[in-house]
Amino acid sequence: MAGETGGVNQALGESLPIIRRSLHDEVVSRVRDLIIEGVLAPGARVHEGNLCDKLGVSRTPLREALKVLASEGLIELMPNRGAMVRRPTPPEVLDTLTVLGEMEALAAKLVCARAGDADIAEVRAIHMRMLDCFARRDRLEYFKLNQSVHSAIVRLSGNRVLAATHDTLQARIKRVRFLGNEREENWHRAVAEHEEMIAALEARDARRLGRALRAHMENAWQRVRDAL
Amino acid sequence: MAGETGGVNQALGESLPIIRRSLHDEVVSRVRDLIIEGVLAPGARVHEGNLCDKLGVSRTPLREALKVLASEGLIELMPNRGAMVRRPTPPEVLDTLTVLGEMEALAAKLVCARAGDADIAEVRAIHMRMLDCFARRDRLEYFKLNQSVHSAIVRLSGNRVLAATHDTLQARIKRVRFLGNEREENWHRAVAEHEEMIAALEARDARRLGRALRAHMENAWQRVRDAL
DNA sequence: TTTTTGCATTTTGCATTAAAAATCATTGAT
DNA sequence: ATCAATGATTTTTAATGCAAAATGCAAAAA
Repeated sequence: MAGETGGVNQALGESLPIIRRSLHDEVVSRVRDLIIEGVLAPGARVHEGNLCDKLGVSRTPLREALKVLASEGLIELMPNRGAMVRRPTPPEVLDTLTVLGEMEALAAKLVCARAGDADIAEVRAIHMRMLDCFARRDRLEYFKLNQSVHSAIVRLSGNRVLAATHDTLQARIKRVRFLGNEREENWHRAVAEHEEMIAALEARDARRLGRALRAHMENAWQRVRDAL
Repeated sequence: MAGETGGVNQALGESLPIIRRSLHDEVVSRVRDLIIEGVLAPGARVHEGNLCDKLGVSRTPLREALKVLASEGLIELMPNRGAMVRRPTPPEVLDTLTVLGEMEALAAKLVCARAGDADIAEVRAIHMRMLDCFARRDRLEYFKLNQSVHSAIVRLSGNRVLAATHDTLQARIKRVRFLGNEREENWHRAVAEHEEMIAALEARDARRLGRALRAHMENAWQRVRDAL
């Protein structure tokens, strides 16, 4: 039986373990996106009944999803009083940025040691697309590509735990950071910092890249702090 | 009614916001402990019905708890096929140790800058108790205090995000690390490394402490790798 | 004897429902 | 008029029930 399945899979090109996501898993993704996109704003109360209707699922899978999102730090659960979209406090944002900066600095060390030319070219490509959005003043798309650059660097480190932890932390303050880039001068500086990052990456200079990433995070804090 | 409660709380010494943890929250803690203590061994299948009986709760809160534990990385959920206690792969253990080392190194920087004498004395106290357990060859208690030292250092950094993330990551490989300390010579070396850590901490030498912590993690990998 | 196919049992996934808790509004007392 | 208390409504929590899927076993065919 296992043999037959293997044969079929090979015939189909090795993919397809037949992806069957469970409902609660689907709901986690959907609600997470709603929060990150800002449809569910920070501080907003999350009403079980409403969301269930909106998503077309019953309350059990939704409740399971809310528990997971709470453990990711995106939602705050108040026992017997429902759920709220978490609004990170300023100290928490600072703490998160500090940790993110350190993780990316670690990633820098690993990437410079092991990434191939193709990998680095890939990051550069994202960067170029980002510059394009900057030129067109497409803030939303710019922002998404910006986050992609950071995620890509961390992913190329080859350390999956690092990548997963980084992305979870990044998601928590995504919303706040988006708001932080509103001022034109801030935006300008952020782009310049990214230029430096890419240059350091292409030079495979781990120390320089680490410095750039840490600095980028510190500056992100400056940009974000008055948006709080 | 609220007034009366407040009065009682004050009379009892300011604690007790009337701790009413929801059931699923309680279940998360209990099951997490069962995994970390090794009662639920890595690779073991987690049967909903059995656990429900054992814990005396119905399936709904248990299922919610399993989702949370899965997002913490302690449990693996196989859709329609139940849950398993996650057995970290060797690369995952290495990756986790790498990240933990870096986080503790970051903590070192922060701690040396801001911790008071009392704080450091507290860590030293845990360390001394740990040495005592080492002398008595009380492996379990030694191990718990060992983890406490690391958690304390990270907590004293004052960065709550760092502390929380660190502890979650630490929990994932707690079991494996416990097994790694079985060989007497390994145990000996680990104790020596802790001595160095404490010395560096008391000297408030952040670089030295960072080096010690990273080295400690690398050595932990050596100790653990053949236990896999 | 080995493999395969169909059936029975077990187990999970989700919805519904019942119970507990909180919020809100109204009423009565000071 | 204000505040507290009580009851009604809403909302969350947790248990139960039902349907779908997987596992294991046995019987039949190669």
